[in-house]
Amino acid sequence: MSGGEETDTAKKVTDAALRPFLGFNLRRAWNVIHADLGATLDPLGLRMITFSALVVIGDNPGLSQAQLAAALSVERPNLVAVTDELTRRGLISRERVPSDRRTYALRLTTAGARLLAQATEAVHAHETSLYAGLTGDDRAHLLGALAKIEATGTGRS
Amino acid sequence: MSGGEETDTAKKVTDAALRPFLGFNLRRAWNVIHADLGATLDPLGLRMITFSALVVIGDNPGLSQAQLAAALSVERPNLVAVTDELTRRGLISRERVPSDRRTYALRLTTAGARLLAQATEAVHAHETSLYAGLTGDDRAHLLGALAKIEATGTGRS
DNA sequence: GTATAATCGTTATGACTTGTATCTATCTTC
DNA sequence: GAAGATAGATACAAGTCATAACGATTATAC
Repeated sequence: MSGGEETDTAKKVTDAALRPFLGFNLRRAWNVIHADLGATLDPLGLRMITFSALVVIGDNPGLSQAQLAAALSVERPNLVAVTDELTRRGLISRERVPSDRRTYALRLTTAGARLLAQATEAVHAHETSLYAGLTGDDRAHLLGALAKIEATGTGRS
Repeated sequence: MSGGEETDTAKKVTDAALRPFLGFNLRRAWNVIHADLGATLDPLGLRMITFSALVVIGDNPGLSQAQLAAALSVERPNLVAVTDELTRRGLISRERVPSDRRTYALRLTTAGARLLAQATEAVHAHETSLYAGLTGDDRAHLLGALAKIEATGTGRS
């Protein structure tokens, strides 16, 4: 039962058979980034969804929750907890719109803008270190390839 | 309420502000692939985790559940339902190992090997169509970049 | 050789994310 | 004004994933 190759344990068990699948590699890379990005945002009290929300609100002041949900590709109900949390922490303001009293106009507060700036800097620094092995061209190619895959899968040609 | 630019609705609300982040693009691409791959495997009665398990078992006949869990990067408890399901469907066999009666030796059954072949073909066909916009070089670069990111994040140099 | 520690598979459990159905209030359309 | 659509919210279900703990078995220490 030492050097036998009867069944298995001679050769190490690896995921080599899954490596040819691009989807598998994409999942693994995403897992790494997800965990790492989470660790980066955690000290700031943010999650990926709350950070993303701050970014989109900062770029589109006055937007509604439905618009935010669409931009983030999440369902409306799942955004309620996010806006609640951001409001409770004083990072965004929700003002009623006179012309349409169903909707809220979301805007960053001063504290929200400050935190967003900090978080953006932290995320950029983190991405820079995570993509240290890649050249600028590599990153550009990667972005382009990911966008093409997303576009193909989404069906928008 | 038509042409005013007081606050917002003049310019469309998009995720443009998130696009510079590679992590965001990676997540979106992964979401697309995940949904698409799920739809591809569903007719065969497989999920990504069961498909991945079949691939690794087929490549490492006789391995233990702990080895399989390590190769798939999932915790051991989460693999129990997977092996249970595959065993119940007669796709894999679990034989006790005389030299270590704690472990099971996992192997594909004939039916399992047949289904794996079908699924592999389906997944490959699907990946081919999904990556239609990419050249062979693009795919190779993408694979390399993803592997580098994973390696950097995992800490293994 | 026996006591201690470690491992395998398992069960139970909780945290987290995400989607669906439904409700009220409000706006739009006819 | 009535019917339908939309915004936000609530409740709920389903899926993923990690941790703690247990019995059975093996490895290690003394």
